[in-house]
Amino acid sequence: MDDSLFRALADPTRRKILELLTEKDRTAGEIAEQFPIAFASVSHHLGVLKAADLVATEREGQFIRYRLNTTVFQEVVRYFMTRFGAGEDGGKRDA
Amino acid sequence: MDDSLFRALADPTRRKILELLTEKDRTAGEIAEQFPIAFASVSHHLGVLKAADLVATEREGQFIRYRLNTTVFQEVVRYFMTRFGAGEDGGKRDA
DNA sequence: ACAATATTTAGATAATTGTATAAATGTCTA
DNA sequence: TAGACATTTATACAATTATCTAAATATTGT
Repeated sequence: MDDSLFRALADPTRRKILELLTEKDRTAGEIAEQFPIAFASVSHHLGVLKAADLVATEREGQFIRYRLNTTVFQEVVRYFMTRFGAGEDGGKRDA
Repeated sequence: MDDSLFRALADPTRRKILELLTEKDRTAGEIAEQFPIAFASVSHHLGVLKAADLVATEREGQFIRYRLNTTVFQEVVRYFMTRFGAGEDGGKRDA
């Protein structure tokens, strides 16, 4: 489990970005306009998320589209379940 | 999902502490001697973990015994599963 | 009450990180 | 090729954090 992954998740802006991307893929600009900070700052956060492999990018003309890399989230869940036994038994499904 | 939780998990020393505590409950001193840093520094990390409610403590005479708060790990797993759909379907059980 | 042990808290410092502005890069269209 | 737009990179700075040493607090046994 890479250190960069947890560091990436430690910032609330970055977690918010990830949540935005669960709704749909978005360009860097679409993401940036959701936050009160400078575009360059959001770009920096996107770089951190990408370095942690939490998101992937694809260029679309002038735009760069970001999407979640769901595989890594599965690894995070597995990390907690295997290391800490925190899973299905404990995590109630419908509560 | 509390911010302090993710910040607490972001440090590798703290994650190592948590993993030590999965084996068995340990006193602050037993934990501290596993690391090459000063006892006071480990104590600081323990404070961060406790503030995030990832561990709980109980005094035993001169000692203070730390144990995992497994409930919170279940919440972390649930966070990822609900927010990011990263769970059972994707996380292979036997691979 | 005192000394010894276990742990935390206080205060200082160095490293890391989030944010800003300005410059650079990449793409499109005229 | 020039100009406009989208995004990133460079650089600087302020805030946060990890670590240290020293002092403080808590408990036990003499």
